[in-house]
Amino acid sequence: MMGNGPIQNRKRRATSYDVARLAGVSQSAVSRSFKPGASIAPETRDRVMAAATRLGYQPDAIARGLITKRSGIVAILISNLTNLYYPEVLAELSQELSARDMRVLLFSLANESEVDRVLDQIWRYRVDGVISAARLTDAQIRQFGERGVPLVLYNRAAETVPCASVSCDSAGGERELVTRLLDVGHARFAIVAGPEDSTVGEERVAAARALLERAGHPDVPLARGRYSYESGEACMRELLRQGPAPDAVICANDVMAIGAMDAARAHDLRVPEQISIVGFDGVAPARWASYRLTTIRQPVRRMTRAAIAMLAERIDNPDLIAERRVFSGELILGASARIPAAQDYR
Amino acid sequence: MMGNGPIQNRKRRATSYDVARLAGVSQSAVSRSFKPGASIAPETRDRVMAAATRLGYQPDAIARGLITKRSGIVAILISNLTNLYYPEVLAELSQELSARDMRVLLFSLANESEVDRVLDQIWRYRVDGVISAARLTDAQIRQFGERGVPLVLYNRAAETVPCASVSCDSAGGERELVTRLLDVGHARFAIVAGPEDSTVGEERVAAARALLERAGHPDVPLARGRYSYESGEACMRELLRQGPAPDAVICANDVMAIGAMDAARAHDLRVPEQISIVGFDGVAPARWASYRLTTIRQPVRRMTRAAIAMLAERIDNPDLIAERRVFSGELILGASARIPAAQDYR
DNA sequence: CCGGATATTGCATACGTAGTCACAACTGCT
DNA sequence: AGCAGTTGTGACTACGTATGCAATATCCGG
Repeated sequence: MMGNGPIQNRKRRATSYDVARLAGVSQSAVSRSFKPGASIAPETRDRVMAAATRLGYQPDAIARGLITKRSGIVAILISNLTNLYYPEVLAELSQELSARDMRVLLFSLANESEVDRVLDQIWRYRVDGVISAARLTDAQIRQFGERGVPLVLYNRAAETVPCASVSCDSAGGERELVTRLLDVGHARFAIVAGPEDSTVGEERVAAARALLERAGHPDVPLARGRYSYESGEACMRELLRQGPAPDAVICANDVMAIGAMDAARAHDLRVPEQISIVGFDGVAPARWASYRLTTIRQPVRRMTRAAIAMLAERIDNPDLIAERRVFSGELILGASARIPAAQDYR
Repeated sequence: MMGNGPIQNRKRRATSYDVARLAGVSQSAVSRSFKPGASIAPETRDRVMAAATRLGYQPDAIARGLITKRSGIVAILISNLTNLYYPEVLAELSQELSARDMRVLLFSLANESEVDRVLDQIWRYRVDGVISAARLTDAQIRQFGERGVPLVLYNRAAETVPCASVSCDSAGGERELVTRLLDVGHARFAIVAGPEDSTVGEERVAAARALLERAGHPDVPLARGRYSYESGEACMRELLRQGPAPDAVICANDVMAIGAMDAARAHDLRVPEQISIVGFDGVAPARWASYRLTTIRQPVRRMTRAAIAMLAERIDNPDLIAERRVFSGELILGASARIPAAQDYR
């Protein structure tokens, strides 16, 4: 017996013609065999599939994309992957896209200036759609419209251009945190902000400031970090150096809050007895026993699913109107702030 | 004046023919204008480029790939992105590939059974090469050889099939840690291992055990985690429940070590005075002030660069012989173990 | 047994680019 | 002026698939 296991030529990959020849049908029949709803006799399909398996044939996605105008690829733009929040988002996006039979072309930006270079690549690869967790200018966003490439913004919204987006309600979450901090009588607030060009960061800070001002705390000291642990530490040290120790520190993200906690403890401040520290995001390390950070958790799973659902809709129907979906964050009562647990706010 | 800014048809994207017509040249000339070393007159190229800019034309990578047999895409396989170590690796790989003008097609696996599905996608997309930080069977690795797709394994090596790989010397690093722990007189060891199917994890554990055995510690208690913080905590609790508290715990990765530290502290054990805890990897949180983990840092940057260099070589020359590059880890003296700082080992 | 409806099939072509080849236009030289 | 060599150009085709269209095979009721 000669056996009929897989045969494949090491040099050239099998094409639909090779399969057609082996199965004794036309190339069209092979193509149709691989297309779900196509008009093909069951036994023909079986013969084709057997031949295909034998040759290790898979339809070439590149060639297919050329004719169908669909690459099956979604580009994901992420500013800096070391942010600790993004890997989680990326993992979810990747899972969900994979489940929908789409591939992920990943672009991680070291800095903003790379965006245009990356966009060029995106046009070249004819991606079916883009999810961007990186900052885009309005002009850049407009290009997507002009080129007919569906775009969904993740955790940022376009300012003047209408564009689909999902985000977490920064202002609402921040207000919830600050309200509670105020209610328990915190008096000396301080803020650890993100970089000025971070949309969500500024939203969070603005919301906190507005509420504090209304409550009689006009000039809250503020230090700016770059979302990293080290910068959180540095900000806290700076705040401690500049004046009397605050008794409540509002940080623009969890990782900086963690850095701030460590810095506060290094200054022999007990958290939360002497100083309350709150963050934003709800990343995994915030739950670690050494921190147990009080924070707002972004509903990452729901947000990523929403983003992909919106993108898929727009791939099927490119002229769909822009829509913004904003999810509420969930207050996580950790042990890093003196916030009473069970109480009724509305 | 009508202006000569970008003109683009919202419906159809411009092709090289459109550009050719506008520039008054042939399609070939357009193609050559975009190919670096091609034979084209400078002024022709300028005319073409002007027309291209005007139409917003970019060569279509899909169509180009069909003819050149190069997609410019490298697939990256990663088992679980939530591992905290991988995002760093991914970020580095992504940066470096982008610098070499290659795109990243990301596949993140929720579980091993997905590998075959993912490989199918890889064949379909004609990726130029693959870097895998996920576990592959020998049969799967062999397929790469048969199909002529260059493959570089990251932090794992094939068992019976020759295959290019880069990794960090697990055994060597682990031996360095254990040697030092022994030298200072630690006596009651325990191990927090990774899952049994983790190659590097088992290497680390085996190396530690072998050395301990030779030093007169034959049956070191062992608990198995899944590389997560929670599992590290759970393992430590289990070890503490099972017998007398160990005075040195060797963990298969940093995140579990961190969990173990928190669990030990929850049991009122002082780290490192009463119990030394060491990890492996050198992830960012290991450096946080609450942990300051003593660990072996993997030279991620050098490893990723090496992986990409090896891959690039093999894309240019597919018949290149297999090679394994093993990098030594660097001992990071944190504050989680009673290990003397300056001392001469060889 | 016939007409028409339906299910399959193959042929031919399009997708957008790169590259081969032949040829035209120059160049520098004798 | 004539010739070999160089440079630039356009016509044409291949890449591997999907699909419209026409042709064929099959089926059904009358």
